[in-house]
Amino acid sequence: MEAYAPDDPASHAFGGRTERNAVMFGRPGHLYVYFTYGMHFCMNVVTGLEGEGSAVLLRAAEPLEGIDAMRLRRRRRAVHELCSGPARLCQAFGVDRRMDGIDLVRGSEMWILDGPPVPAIVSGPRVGISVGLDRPWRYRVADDPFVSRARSLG
DNA sequence: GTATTGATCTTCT
DNA sequence: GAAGATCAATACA
Repeated sequence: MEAYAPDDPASHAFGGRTERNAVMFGRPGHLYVYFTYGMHFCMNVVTGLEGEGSAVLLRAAEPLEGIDAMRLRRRRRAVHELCSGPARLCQAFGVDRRMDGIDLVRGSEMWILDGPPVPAIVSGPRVGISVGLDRPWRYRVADDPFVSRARSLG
């Protein structure tokens, strides 16, 4: 996952509220889905208070259930290729713009559950952006095979 | 094995 | 009109 703050030039919330990122300025615990590169969806969880504009980008996950369904949607067999990327994650979960702005706390289509604590977290530079590179706000589980690897660095 | 580029559309300037 | 929080296939060594 990666963190994005309102004063972060790489954030969609940077530069003010727009129709697209309105969800980021809404209440926390909601899902912000956006479409990019003409073919990919990415999903964020709003973390900031109402009007703040903070969110975290979900880049990867470890599939625990519904793996067969994910395989059908993704047309990939390897489990670690189902959710190891922001757009892959959305594809595997079947997330698209219909899910934009849903409530992840009380939602019916998708929601967040408590999970076991992860053993270790490492941070590093974020991926796929050209500004705000000085903020190492990419966090991931150490040595986790379910995260996407950057092209040149891990 | 790594490096490069094509695909494809929404949003903001 | 241009750029983008990307992925996967191709090209080359």
